[in-house]
Amino acid sequence: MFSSLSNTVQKALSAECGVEDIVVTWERPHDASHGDLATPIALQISKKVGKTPREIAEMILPALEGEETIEKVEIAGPGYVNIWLTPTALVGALGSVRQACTAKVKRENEAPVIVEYSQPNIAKPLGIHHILSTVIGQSVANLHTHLGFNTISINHLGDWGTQFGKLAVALDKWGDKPVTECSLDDLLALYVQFHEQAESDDTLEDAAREAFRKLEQGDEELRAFWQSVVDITMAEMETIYSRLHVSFDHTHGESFYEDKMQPIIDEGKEKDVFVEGENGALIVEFSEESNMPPAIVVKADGATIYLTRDLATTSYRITTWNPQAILYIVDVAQSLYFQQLFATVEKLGWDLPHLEHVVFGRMRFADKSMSTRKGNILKLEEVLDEAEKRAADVIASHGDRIQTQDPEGLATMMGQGALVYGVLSQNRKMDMVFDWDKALSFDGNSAPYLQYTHARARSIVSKAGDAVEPNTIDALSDKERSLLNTLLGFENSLQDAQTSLMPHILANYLFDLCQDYNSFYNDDPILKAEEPARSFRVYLTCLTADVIKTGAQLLTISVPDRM
RNA sequence: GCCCCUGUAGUUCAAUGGAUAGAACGGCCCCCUCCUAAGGGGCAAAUGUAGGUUCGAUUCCUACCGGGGGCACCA
Repeated sequence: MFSSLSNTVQKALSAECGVEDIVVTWERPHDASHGDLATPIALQISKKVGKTPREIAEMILPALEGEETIEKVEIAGPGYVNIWLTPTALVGALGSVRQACTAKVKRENEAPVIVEYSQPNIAKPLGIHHILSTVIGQSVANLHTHLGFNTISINHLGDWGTQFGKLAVALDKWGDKPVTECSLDDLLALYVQFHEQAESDDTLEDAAREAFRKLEQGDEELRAFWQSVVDITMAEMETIYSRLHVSFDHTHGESFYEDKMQPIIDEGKEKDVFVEGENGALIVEFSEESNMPPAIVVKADGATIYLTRDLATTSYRITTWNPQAILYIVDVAQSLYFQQLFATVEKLGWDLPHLEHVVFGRMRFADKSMSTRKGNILKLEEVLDEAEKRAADVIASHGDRIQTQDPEGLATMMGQGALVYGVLSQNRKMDMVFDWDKALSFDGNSAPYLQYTHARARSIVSKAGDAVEPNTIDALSDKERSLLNTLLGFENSLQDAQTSLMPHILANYLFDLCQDYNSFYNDDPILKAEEPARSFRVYLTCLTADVIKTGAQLLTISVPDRM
């Protein structure tokens, strides 16, 4: 539809003004008084052509009026060309909305897109802040998959380092049961105890380093201990991931890359990318213009560091999957680090895919006391539990009015949805303020609003029986037209969210759609309408429900049929 | 000190350089003999400051002021 109208405008401009190669952009005006489509083209080329915007608009008006899909054209404001399409044209375009609800077939022959997210540390429970990378990453991956990309999702675990030495020492000294019987909380308690004791006992840190060194050298007992800790942590994390509708194609810890770093260190030295720094460490230096300080690749004592592991990781991914892109979903505090990482692989001269640090802001706490309660992190699991509990309370408070047969299932959906939606409805680049009442909001712009709207729409559809796609519609009510235009924007919002890696674009779209639907629902009778309006309205209702369901799922949120 | 991000209603957030800057929460007022009131409608309320770029700036540029983050052996 756009391209045909663009052609018409281009031809008119070429004939009347002699300008070629003009890109005509279309907008869907938010205000219904501006029509279904609008273009600011006359404003944009006014100077180039040497005519006023209104004069230019006048020239393209006749050509547009000749289009059979167009009902009315108007010049408005400073020179906008506003178009009202015929109901037939609008309704005809709805087929594409239905298609957008189905995932595109995976383009197997296309190089994959790798999305790395979540990145928890082993032996520590997931904190509330982990929700950010985890659900932003999952929704970015979901969007890619839905749009036909060959997507590979990876969880990059922090499963290596001196913390295992500390834990081994702590268990040995104070543990009251074998590691295999420990819970994650037990491990955390041991870890905390270690740090408390280490303040007054210097030998502990040394013992921990020694234990980790032995682990690195392959000590069998410590290796088994390490494996148990990994297993215990992963089992608990899997439960939470499952509750969040998060899953990964691959889970590779840093330990996985232990034997893959030396070749890269050698390569870097050979290419003179890695040079010796002041205190004997191996470093990478960057150009003056880049304004970046040097980065350490190997510590002065010969130990590797996160950069070493990330180089190995990047190398492994490139050789294993030959991806078109690698997206690292990591918070903004590591911006400089990622610039250094990317600059380093550039210097190494590797054949690189598109590498992108997909940044998100940091989580702050509205309640100041939470951030100062050191060592006492707010666990993601606790927040999820609280969210479900609050949802259950809300459901209970509705008494007889609830229609669901499964209040527990609904509470689960609403709790998870509310929490996740709070994260995904916001521009990821902004810092996020965690506040219980906001994070677990069930009113207004929230997951339960989407869920309620969906349930409402499904309820209508189930009462209506089969809804057939209408052939001809003579006229549209204001609300029908508005809803229809919003529905037509679905595919665009998916594209925008995927290309910009911004899930909030989709979240905001879904909220808009629900507002339009509820407004329509309030003003226009559906089941009680006369035919053919009844069928058409049921059709719009069904399509709305499909779009909400599809979009919400991409954001990892489930929607109920009844609530 | 240097570098990056960021300042929008009372609060939390939107707005490919476009029309009268949108929502939500909170406040005030309406709407269930009507398809789910977990809803809808209305009112009050905002672009940190000063310049610049242009037909047009919340958006781009400069300075200043405020907030966050980073700056070599933690990840």
